[in-house]
Amino acid sequence: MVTNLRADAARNRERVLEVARAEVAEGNVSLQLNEIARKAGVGVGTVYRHFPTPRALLEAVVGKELATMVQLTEQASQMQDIRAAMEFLLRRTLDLQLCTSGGLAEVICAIEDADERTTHAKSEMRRLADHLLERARAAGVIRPEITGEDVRNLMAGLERAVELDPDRADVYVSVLIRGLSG
Amino acid sequence: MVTNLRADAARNRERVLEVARAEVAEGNVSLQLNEIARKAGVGVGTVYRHFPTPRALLEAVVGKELATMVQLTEQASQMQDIRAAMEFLLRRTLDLQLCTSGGLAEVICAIEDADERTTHAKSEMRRLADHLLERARAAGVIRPEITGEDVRNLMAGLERAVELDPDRADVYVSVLIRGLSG
Amino acid sequence: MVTNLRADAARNRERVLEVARAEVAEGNVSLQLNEIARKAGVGVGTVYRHFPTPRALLEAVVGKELATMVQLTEQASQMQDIRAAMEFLLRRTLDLQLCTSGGLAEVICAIEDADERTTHAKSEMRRLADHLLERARAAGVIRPEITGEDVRNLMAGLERAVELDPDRADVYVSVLIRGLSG
Amino acid sequence: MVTNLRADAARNRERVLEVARAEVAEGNVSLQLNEIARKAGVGVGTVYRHFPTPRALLEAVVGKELATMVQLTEQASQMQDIRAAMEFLLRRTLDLQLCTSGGLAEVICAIEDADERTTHAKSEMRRLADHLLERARAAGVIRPEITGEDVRNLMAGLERAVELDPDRADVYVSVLIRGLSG
DNA sequence: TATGAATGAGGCTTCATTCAT
DNA sequence: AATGAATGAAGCCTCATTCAT
Repeated sequence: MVTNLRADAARNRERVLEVARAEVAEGNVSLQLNEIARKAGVGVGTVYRHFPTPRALLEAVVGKELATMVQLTEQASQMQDIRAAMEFLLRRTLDLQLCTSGGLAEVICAIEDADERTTHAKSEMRRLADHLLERARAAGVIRPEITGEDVRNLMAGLERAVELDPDRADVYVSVLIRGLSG
Repeated sequence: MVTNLRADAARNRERVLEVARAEVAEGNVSLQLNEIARKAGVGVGTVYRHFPTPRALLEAVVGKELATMVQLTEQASQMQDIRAAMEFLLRRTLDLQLCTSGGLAEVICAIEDADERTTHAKSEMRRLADHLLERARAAGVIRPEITGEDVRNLMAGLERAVELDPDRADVYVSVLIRGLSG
Repeated sequence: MVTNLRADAARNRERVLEVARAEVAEGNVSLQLNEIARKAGVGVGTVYRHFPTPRALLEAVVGKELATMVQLTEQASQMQDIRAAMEFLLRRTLDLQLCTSGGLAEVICAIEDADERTTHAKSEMRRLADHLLERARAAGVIRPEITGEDVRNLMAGLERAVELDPDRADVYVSVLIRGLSG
Repeated sequence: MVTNLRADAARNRERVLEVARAEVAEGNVSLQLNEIARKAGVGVGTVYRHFPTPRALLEAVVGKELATMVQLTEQASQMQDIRAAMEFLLRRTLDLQLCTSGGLAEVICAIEDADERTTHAKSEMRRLADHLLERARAAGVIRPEITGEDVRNLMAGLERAVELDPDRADVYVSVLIRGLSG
């Protein structure tokens, strides 16, 4: 991703990201740049240089998952069984959202992005997902009035439900799938 | 509700609650007691006396809605058309959750309560809801593996989805209903 | 000035003002509220409560001098010898400006005030000064094109000159007086 | 001015100076070396190499104006009409001070200089000005007790007054001229 | 009981300066 | 000679909570 960076700068950036990732994994989605600097053993300024806002840092943290989402969507697009594709995509999406404690969902549902790479990834993901959804609608697997936006919103909601009882993730996904079905 | 309270104390309590309710309605679920005291025209200490923690205040605020939920659940229990009953209950629940900006959902899904009256109301509501659900399951209106807890969690999630796009509330409710259907 | 204040609050307020006054006297006109809190031995919040902005504090600090200015202007207004009155007023004004390290001049020349009592005092002072100036103009002691605003601006400038060489204060005042003369 | 400098180093120096000059012209007299480096497209280190302190940079920036001042003073010295000479010099000095947002006045009135070329220019300027003043005194155009230092201090003050109301620059200059007159 | 002044930890962000590359 | 990443002190301000009145 970021290449034109001095070796030591890159190392620091990685350390910060690592710490931030750990925070997110622990559920602290509102990242405190000072705290992260301390844990990463770098000066505050360093964190601010790399990530001017908590938002930018969050996007960098979930960037990997967002990229994965794009890949998954593409993968799903290429599956023959459209219902299986939807189930696959939603289930995997949920996993990604969960391991980022909702950070990914937040980035996906945000209207403004801090980093344009986020915007690009999101729009690519949407393009693919909307296309898949179109096929699903045509196949009668998804009700016609459901938009891609709806699915993303419902997924964000689903994630919250699963946070409340992680053991029921599969049940909840199946509820959503059935709910969306035509 | 609260007895053995001097008239002025009761008046203060009400004023605080009113202000807090307005805050919650505006989406400020993490209540700032200082701010509330100021708006209510009472000292901070007074707020703390009546509501030792923000949590306690939140519970007091949504107490009315929680009571309404109990009533609604009871009402739903008495409806003949079980599917209509479920739809009625979920839709109305969502409305209550929305007008408390998720405060109600938070209280309902919380494991620990600050006030035991909350605990009582919640358990009463659960009893009634579980009973309704039992009937719904028997009637084949709800899939058998769905528990009352599941419904509550999914409702909390639904509320988040609706927050993301309030205009789609009806669609999202219908998705949930269908998803729960046997 | 401020009366409806609890005894301890008033004491703290005074302590803060005292420290701030000392700062100003030492030339630190841009008051640092944290620093002042520390020196006054009170919490930062206390300072912020009494003086929401550095500006408000500065105005409070020079309030006394501003009041004195109003008195002096009134006194000057009642003197028979109009030239002596102008000399008296300018010289005394300069003294007040100097002992506030220009803080008074800054407040006087500011367009926006933090405290409306400042605004009142300033407008009272201007009213009196403009009246005196009118008389001075009529008496041919001040050139006709000079406005009250001009005098205030020139006094602010004069203060800077005097800061550069305090020993020459009298000379500089006499230069100004002569410069203003018709 | 600066010799024995590699071509690229000289170019960098110039770029920095240009940016700093623009800052000063806009009123930012306390120069932020980071900011300037960014705008000049050079590293901070480069700025520090050429100008170890903000002060040094400021002196470099107003060096041109200081040189102009020397020229103007010389020019004024050669004018026949001594009153016209004083008026010419003061008015032009004020213009220079204004377009450096007081930076020039600050350098002129400073006791310590960062760069000895500043010291030289200042002393040359003083020599010429004092000489002119001597003539002015002799001609009865300037009051006998006024020193060159006084004039410089008063000019610094005048600049402040003009900053407060730039439209009155001419009036204020005339006040000073008259004030200095014998 | 009520008040609201006081506290001060805790979060934020900037920026002058250094120094490894 | 140039770079610019890194530093971290230093300033800012808020707000949850306590406690003297």
